Amino acid sequence: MASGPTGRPATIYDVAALAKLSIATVSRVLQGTGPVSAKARARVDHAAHELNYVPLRAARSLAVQRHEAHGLVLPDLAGPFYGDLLMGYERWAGEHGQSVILTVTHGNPDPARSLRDLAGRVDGIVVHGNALDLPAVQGLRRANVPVVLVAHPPVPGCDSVRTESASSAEQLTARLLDHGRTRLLFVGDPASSYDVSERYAGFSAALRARGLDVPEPERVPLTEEAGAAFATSLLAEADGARGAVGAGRGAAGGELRRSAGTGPGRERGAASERGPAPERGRGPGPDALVCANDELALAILKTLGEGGIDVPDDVVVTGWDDVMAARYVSPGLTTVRQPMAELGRLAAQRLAERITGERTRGRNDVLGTELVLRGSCGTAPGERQAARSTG
Amino acid sequence: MASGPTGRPATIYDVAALAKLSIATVSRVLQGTGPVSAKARARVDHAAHELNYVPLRAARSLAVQRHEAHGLVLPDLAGPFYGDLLMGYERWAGEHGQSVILTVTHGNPDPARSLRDLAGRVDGIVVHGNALDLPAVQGLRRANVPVVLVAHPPVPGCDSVRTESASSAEQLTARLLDHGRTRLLFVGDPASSYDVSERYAGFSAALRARGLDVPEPERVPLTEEAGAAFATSLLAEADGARGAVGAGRGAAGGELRRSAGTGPGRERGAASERGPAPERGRGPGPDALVCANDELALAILKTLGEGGIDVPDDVVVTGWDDVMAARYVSPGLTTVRQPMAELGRLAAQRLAERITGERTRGRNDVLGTELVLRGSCGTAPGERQAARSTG
DNA sequence: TCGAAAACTGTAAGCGCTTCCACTTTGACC
DNA sequence: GGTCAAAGTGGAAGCGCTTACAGTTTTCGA
Repeated sequence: MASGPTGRPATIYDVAALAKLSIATVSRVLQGTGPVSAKARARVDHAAHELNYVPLRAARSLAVQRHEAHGLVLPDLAGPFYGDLLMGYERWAGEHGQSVILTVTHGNPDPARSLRDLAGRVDGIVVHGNALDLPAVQGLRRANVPVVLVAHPPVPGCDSVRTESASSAEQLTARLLDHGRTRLLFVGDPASSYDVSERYAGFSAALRARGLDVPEPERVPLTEEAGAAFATSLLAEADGARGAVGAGRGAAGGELRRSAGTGPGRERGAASERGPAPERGRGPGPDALVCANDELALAILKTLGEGGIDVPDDVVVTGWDDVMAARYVSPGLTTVRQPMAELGRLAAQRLAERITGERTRGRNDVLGTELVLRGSCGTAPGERQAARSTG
Repeated sequence: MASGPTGRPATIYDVAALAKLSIATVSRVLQGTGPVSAKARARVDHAAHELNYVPLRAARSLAVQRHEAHGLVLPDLAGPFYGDLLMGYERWAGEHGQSVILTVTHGNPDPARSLRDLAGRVDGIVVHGNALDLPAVQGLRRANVPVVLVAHPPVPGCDSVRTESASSAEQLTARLLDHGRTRLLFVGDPASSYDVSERYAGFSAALRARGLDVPEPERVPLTEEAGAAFATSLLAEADGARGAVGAGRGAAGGELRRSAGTGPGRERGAASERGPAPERGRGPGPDALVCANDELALAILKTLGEGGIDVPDDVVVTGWDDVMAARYVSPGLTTVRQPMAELGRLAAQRLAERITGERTRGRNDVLGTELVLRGSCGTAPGERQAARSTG
């Protein structure tokens, strides 16, 4: 209500009129620019307060040719990572007087339109690698919009920030090998994101370093459902193999070893009704599952446990992300923690540098991750080890 | 690079010049307003594409006196709820051509400044109850900014949306009483948010309905650390009481009953070194802990388990929110699920209604929650029950 | 007390877009 | 072929703010 004289929001003219000063002086007071007398300042402050004056940012943006806002394009907001990323980003932005305009692409009816709209509102855009395809990013660059990529391989003309994946995955895998595991499987589709492909690359590298064959990844989505389904198929194969050895299903990865008398292991009749198992080579079943994320790993952990498979005795399982549940399940889930808030913070900073032009050379930062060892990988829980890498 | 002639981004004038048309026509083509010949349309589209033209939203906002953007003020982004809320919000906004500008207050160096800045960029603001105090909200209203409150008691002049809490908490509590629990405790500080105070109110109502005394809530923060500390203090009291009955500490809530031989229960010497236990009345320890959120409940569940207390046999524990970990711990955590995405969606919709003026009467919506029964409360897991309530 | 410099204030010209209004062209119909 | 309405187009006036520039006042040293 009590805003401008007409009921419409107060403008700088209203404030100037009430303060009996020019709009130039009002602007100077409000922005703290230029010399103003104490008296003028007081009158303006009073008038502005009286009128509940809120400066219209659009007018300022137009005049100063700057938005003082960053765009952030994320694929999604599920899981804790994006929230943490956003949090780190927002914090930095808030401290530096930048607004954050968020766009989520997954499920967006018209991402191109949203992106164009966003580009018209901000000084630069941070794009998560899973959110947009390369042409869209290049379109932004063509329109001269500063772009910082997150979790995306470097692209000329854009800065990028990401977390180290390959070498942590290699370390993790090496550790499993050290502890005597021989039949490792990578669970999760490397095509689903750059990060995952890096994790698979690290997994592969560790195996190759010992002259071992690198199995094809289990190309399943990175969801709990997919994890449960996959684990169920493993159980089914184990049962199938036990019931009728060499039953002739090409899908057989061989039976899981199941330690006698461990776990419930009853009422598993339903298992064989599940969908077909993924194609795998013959031979004994896996004794280690390196999962692309924690959702997958947790679902597998749980499903195997319910099926009477002991983790870590029969099979070890590892995840990625260190979600909260990872430390509450038992055995605790061995996983890799990524500094998501720091990643967000850094992305914001890099974008700001580009916007102000204080840096013109491209930068591609890589943040280190932390291996979090818990019971699910069979090594001493509580142990923890930093897997640093620099950018 | 290839934008406007000068290297600066292309404007509508550049497009008009290239298309050999007036800016009025360009605008009409781009906005799809007014009659335009097919030929003109084609020329404009071509020119705009050629120049990588991105309309400057600030200019449009200034001209049309509308931002087509919503502000969203959240306290934080920790935990899954805010992410889900934001997701529901963003989805709705994306579908309706509204941008979302996010502001996080917790840790913000100057919330008032951020809020004012936000108000100047958007057509209306959604505020989470934990993010801002009432005066700040009223300040927005005075400046004529449409406001929708989330998880906040109704305020005149604002719409509000929230989830039902009191009656679900009452149902949950009643269920524990039905199953023979007699020494219930509410864990979590009702002062920390409106929602929590409602949960305590429901808890109290259930007890009063049976003529039972209502214990003071355990006023601890809603964090894992606080949960662990609280559980540790319970364990310490149990040990203290067993070691030296009536040791004279006013803090004693009485010992927990500990079922013989259950769980590890060794190496608990450290427990007595922890901080002082909260003040509680004498008598036997609690046999049911109704926690204000899942973080608290999970930490308690785990700490008690490590201390040799059996959940649910010795003590039942319930949470609130149904975070992912709740379904992976064992026993599974009984909790209450809130439709966060739906809440976000509804908030966005209510705000839009206010902005367009299609509704002028205030609305205060309450969304129903769902009681999720799992092992930690001692009743049959897998059971689930809707606790609906209407707004 | 005077003059120059510093401090302060106001005028006015944009920033890039939308949209009212007036004008020109086109096309349908008699 | 002429008339009139509809379709298409352009000119120009803002939207609310910042900021160069110019004008006015104050300050301060001589």
